[in-house]
Amino acid sequence: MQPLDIFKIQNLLVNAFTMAIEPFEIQEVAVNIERPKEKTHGDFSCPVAMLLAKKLKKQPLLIAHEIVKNLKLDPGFITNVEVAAPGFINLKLHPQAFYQTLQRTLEENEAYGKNDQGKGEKILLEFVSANPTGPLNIVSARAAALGESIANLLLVSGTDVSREYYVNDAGVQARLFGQSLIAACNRINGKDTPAPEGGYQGAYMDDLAKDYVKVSPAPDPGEWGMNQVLQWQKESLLRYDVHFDNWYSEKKLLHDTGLVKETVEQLKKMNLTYEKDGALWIKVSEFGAPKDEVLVKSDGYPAYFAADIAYHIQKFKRGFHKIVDIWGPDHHGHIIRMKAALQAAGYPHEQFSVIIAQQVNLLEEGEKVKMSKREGKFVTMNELLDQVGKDAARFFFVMRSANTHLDFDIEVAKKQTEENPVFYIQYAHARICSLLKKCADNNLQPSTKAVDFESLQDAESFLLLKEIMEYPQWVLESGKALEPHRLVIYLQSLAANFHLFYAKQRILDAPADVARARLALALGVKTVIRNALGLLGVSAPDQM
RNA sequence: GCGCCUGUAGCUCAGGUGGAUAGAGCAACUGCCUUCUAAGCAGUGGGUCUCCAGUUCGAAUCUGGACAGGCGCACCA
Repeated sequence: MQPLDIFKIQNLLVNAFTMAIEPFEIQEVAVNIERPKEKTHGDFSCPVAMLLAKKLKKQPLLIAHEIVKNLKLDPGFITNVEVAAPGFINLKLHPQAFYQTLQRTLEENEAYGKNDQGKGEKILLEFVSANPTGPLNIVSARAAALGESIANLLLVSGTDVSREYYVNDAGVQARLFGQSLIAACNRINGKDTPAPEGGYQGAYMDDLAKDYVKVSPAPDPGEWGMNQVLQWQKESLLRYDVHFDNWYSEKKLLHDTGLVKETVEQLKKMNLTYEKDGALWIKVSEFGAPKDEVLVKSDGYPAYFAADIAYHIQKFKRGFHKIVDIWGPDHHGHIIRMKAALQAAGYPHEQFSVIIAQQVNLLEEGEKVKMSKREGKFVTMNELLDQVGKDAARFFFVMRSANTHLDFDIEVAKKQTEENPVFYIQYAHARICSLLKKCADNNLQPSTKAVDFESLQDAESFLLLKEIMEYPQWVLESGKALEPHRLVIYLQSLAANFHLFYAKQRILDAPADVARARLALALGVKTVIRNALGLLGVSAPDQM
């Protein structure tokens, strides 16, 4: 028989409770098993009596006692069942079950934490998608960290995830970018040519110009420049350990193929458009958007929105069940329009969701750093990586929920690296590695077999056993919610409990069987930390 | 004016789709290294969960309103 894991345990409990409430003959109440906040309340808790109270019009405490009477649980599995006010039923898990989950952790190793809840589902995750008109900035860095971590969480749940970067290489800005590049070329030749109105300037444009004048024969400046910038972006992302499965060119895949025109025609046929002031409008206001939007401008060119609708329709047509986009804060007004358009065109708009990676306030010595792309004055992702490093950057961006306006104090992050929470977790990992090395020197082999887990009896060990056991559930929940920061919360707690364990329980100088058991426990913690940090794109160093 | 995000300890933020005494890090103060990494551990202080009402056994969480900060509301993308 395979050792227990958290999902099996929960299933057993849900089944037992479902059977125990059958006599009440209430159908609509679903049993759920929670983890109590307070350790003294046990390992699992079931609030179902309180849910039944409403339907039965009886006191939850009384119902809880009746449920407990009906409850059939193996004493070799659950050792203690307690009713607590106002109506919780608290359960204590048998130590053997804990030991089994640790054994499973060690056996599964790299695979520990995976689940199969996402099997059969195809999700398209689009993120970063910055215009190829300049280096990636801080908000892109946040979106990149979020996107990659979410993708990883979905991947380990068996979901078929595709990470996509939409390259905005068409339209007005492409022309503008080309003109800006020519202006920069003139500037380095000594002519005083300012960038065009609304164009791009800054040191990176001059760098680009220096390279451009060397290319012969001179290619199309807009196309060449954007391609160049895209290469920069790809390099930055690689440095950041963020990978994309697909780079989707707006120009090549939507405009050159005629898909944008086709989509517009389709919307016209569906009677979703009308002409006004020489432009073609789409009636999204009938589907919840605050106002109608221009689809084709009066100059005959399709508006950005037309391409975006075509793109999202393609996402569905390409066979994805769910579509998740991560956008910057300046695009949040766009969500309702996009949903309306998809609904209007008859696509399942409820399967389309957008995560807003909220703004990042970059602080330098407590002062807000003003960022302005137009003036070429902004801190790039590369500069951030130079200053704080990949681990800190990835961790920092992912440790807070996406929709909080994040304060990133770059001075603190680089000056006081010891205070960075990422080190606290990495340190726990390094400590364990050091232990393992020491025990190898002492001829003590960590083993997954023939370990006398029974010698783990102290409170600190059980805290760790419990947290190791719960890890797969955190992975599942973080993934389902598309919220990697939950995993960070978990990791901080796991690391804290390991440091506590380490301070209180000796390992190497304990009797051999105890030492082996504690070592196995430490190995379990190491496994989980390494796996979890991996999902977040943060390294787990062997020594620090 | 309309819409979106945010408001929890001095600071930065958690709070698992309504649950038990609201938590963590940092900062402050006090202890702990001849002992497996002190980038650590233990302890102390710190709260009207912005405010007002409502929903119910029960609200930081849901609803309505007010206030404050941020961001959107182009034939830009």
